[in-house]
Amino acid sequence: MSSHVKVRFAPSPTGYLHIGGARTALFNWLFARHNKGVFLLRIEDTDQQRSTEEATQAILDSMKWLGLDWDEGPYFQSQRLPAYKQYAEKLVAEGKAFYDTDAEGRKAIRFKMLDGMTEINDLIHGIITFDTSLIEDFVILKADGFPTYNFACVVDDAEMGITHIIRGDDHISNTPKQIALYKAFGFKTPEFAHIPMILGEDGSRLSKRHGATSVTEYRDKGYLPHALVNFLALLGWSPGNDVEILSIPEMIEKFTLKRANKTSAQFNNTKLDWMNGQYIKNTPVERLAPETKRFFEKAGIDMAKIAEGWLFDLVELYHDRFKTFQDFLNQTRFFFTDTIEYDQAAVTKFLKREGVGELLREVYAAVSPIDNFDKKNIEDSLRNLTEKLGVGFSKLAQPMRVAITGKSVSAGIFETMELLGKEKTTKRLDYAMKNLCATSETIQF
RNA sequence: GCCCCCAUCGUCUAGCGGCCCAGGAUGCCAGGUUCUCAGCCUGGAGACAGGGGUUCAAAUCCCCUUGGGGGUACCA
Repeated sequence: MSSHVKVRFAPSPTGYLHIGGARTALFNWLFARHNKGVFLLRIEDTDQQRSTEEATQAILDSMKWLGLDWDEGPYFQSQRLPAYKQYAEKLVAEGKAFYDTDAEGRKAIRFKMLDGMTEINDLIHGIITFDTSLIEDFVILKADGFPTYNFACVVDDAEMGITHIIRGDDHISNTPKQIALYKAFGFKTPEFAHIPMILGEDGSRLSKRHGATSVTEYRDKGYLPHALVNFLALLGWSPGNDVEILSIPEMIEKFTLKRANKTSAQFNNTKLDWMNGQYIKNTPVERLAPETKRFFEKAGIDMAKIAEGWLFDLVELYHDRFKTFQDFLNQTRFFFTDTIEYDQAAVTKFLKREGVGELLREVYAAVSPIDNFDKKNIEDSLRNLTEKLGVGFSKLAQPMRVAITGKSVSAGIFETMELLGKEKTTKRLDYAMKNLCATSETIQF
């Protein structure tokens, strides 16, 4: 591979950066970094109706969040109008393009498509042949003075010295038009690599109805950027061994277009969740804690009075248990509120049973005298209690869990009680035995 | 309609003529660890779309069919 590789990511700012675009950006970025080349960003805002400032900003933010830094740009096509006009008029002067007026009276410049066979040697598809007699003369400069996609793209890629065009394979059929333009200008044609598209979970084209499709949504749901990058990298590319979790430097080192495949891939949230969970497990608590704090705060939890050490313990306790920060918050919400929500099914199953009220009374009695309310002391007193009562610990655990957390599922009960603190713990036990447990009328048989 | 691309477990993939009665991951199922769940460990079910060729030999090469995707705009 030549040492002066230059690639670009050229999104149009008509919406947020979706995961298909992010994957295209990622492949370009990896290719550039692997080859010690240049990665540039170009905003293709030639559709005056649909392009927005917000979309541009969202795309830039997403790129930064993913860590896809660019070496040049962002360039904006809307700021290069004179150049396109000049190039278009040059073609007219040479007889390769012509002014054309449509039915509505709009005057545009149309490129004269020559008949013949065009071959492209795609880096991942091999040779693809087109009969250009099937392609009609197409507009290169619109009535509003803006260039069309195919035209601006060629002018820019040529002027900016792009050596490899890595883009979605939905652009394959644009390629013969672009090659015709390169030839008309006498520009050197770059290499093309058309990567497969990413489909929704049902195999159809990705759209809003597939749920989260933008990288900002994944960020907001509490995914780690590296996990998303890792997941995206493995959609259409594989390092060739059985390794699935790989660091950015490893990805850069191993990335080649030869190992990119041509089959479109369906996005799979379940696997992304697994991967994010792996990243969370592999991220030290010291790094996770600040992220947690930020995420919880954004979600409306008052973190100001939360001690740093306590937060560390919480993250530690849930380290292997949560897949995203949103998931983390859902699991731990009961720590942060005074009144908790009870899972009715759990209440019915574990609290509305004969003797449970008395059981919780015993638990309350065993636990309330503990001065140093830590895991060790709590466990000791509860183990003693089960011994005294002659029951297995599992007899106690679930009713306590429901009374304290509101749910039948949680992290270890001793650790949970310690982190929750004596006051909240005893308060909830008291509340549960008085209000939620079975009375003689509500006992289920 | 016409043109183009694609086709291995549900999903992501390894495989680039013999190493494959197809490997890994995820998900699923079962067992183990255990206060629940998650995690972790062990095991299991699960695919070369179909049909023709080529070859001593095909998941791998060729053709057809079928299926999916893309294009056919003064959208990108």
